[in-house]
Amino acid sequence: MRAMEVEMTPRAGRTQRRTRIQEAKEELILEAALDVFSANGFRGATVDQIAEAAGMSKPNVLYYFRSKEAVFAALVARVMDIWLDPLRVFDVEKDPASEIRSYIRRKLEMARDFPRESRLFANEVLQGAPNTEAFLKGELKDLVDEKAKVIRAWQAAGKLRKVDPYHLIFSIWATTQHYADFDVQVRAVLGEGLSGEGRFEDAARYLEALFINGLIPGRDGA
Amino acid sequence: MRAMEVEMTPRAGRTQRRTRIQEAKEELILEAALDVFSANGFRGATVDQIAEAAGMSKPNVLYYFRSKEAVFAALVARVMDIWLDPLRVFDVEKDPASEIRSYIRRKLEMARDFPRESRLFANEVLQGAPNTEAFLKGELKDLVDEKAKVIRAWQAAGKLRKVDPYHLIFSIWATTQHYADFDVQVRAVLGEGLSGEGRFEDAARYLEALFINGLIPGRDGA
DNA sequence: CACGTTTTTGACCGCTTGGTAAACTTTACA
DNA sequence: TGTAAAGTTTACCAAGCGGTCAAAAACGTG
Repeated sequence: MRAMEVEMTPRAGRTQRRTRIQEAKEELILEAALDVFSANGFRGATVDQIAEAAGMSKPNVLYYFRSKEAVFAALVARVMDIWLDPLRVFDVEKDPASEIRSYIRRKLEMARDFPRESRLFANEVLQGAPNTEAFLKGELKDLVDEKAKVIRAWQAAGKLRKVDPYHLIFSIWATTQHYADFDVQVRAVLGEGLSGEGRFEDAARYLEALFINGLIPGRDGA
Repeated sequence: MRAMEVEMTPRAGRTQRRTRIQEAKEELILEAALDVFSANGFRGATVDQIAEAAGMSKPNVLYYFRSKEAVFAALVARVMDIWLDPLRVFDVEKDPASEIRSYIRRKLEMARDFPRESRLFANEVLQGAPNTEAFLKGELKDLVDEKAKVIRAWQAAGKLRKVDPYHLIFSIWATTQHYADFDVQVRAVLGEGLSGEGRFEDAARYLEALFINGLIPGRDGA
């Protein structure tokens, strides 16, 4: 039997740590891949496009990642993390009105500042989440279940209207991510008259009004 | 100069009307294409897949449509029409609460009954709306502008909170279409415990509560 | 500067894809 | 029933694709 020459490939699963250069190059590739995948979807993106966007040749990309799928998987894994982050802060002890308000703000900021990440995720889910099912049913579901309890506690304390907590969360996701995922449509309908910053502030003001009035019991009760 | 044999191809732009058979076959192809495109996106779909789903050979599909793009364009054009429909009914004379309520219902029903159409549209917009820009900036924008006036009239009459009409419409689109476009995610988070019908009713109840409480001034005023 | 290792690339392979050519089959109708 | 048009298919092509290979370039270290 031969000795295994497989280990020649650096990315084939070394125990040894990655060097600075490797980490930098992988970062470069993932950044380029985010551009290409979010703009064209998985099937629409080509390794050549990623390579060109990263300023290197195609085989060089495949030197750091075993396949196109591996690039995508690595990218999705990284994006999922940022994606979950804002939801984690939801805190029972605090005031639901301000918590919801700042959650909307945060998500809206992310739609503005990281539209490619949002679109990548949208694309993935739209195609049936072939790379993400485990994440959705695991980490994501667990976190949402936990936050649903927080919402129910607020409701039990009379601080929040008694609506379904899950659909509440869905509606915040939907409305905020809409501005990243459907950006072209939003621009087309609003016209080019308003700057990005103006659109952002209008959206924030509207969504806060909708959710606060919609969810927080007023003097007239639920 | 030769006479033009181009006209041999039936779909090349006859003045004469399409026959029953042609219409039926085109319908068959578009139905199959809706399946394939909505599940895989434009680049992810192949003419062969469409042909197989339509029960015919690839060249036969290309006999009725000049190219893959032509199939897609025809499909998008048709879907746009259904898509716009629910918004048209918005009526100044009627009560905003019931109008908004029934608009949400209608859009939610469409997300449930025509998820493929919704996903096709989402896919298209997500990719930058290469086939749809004219529609978005034309027909769609015009209709939304018109309905924004209706909303402003309601607001002037004190029947509706004074929020941005455009973002109001966006938020209804976003929340309702979310259930078609992000179906996998919704299912993953909610778990398989609930039937489709149950999910639908929960979503409808929640969204009505959110939008009615959020938009209609209560006894405590705006 | 010599030499083993890591990184990079041009050339290439096999497969899939959108689309075409041409022949065969069915249909419409005189 | 004969025949021209419409409809359908098999075979095929050229281009684009993901991925491999082997050799060259760059790098680190004695």
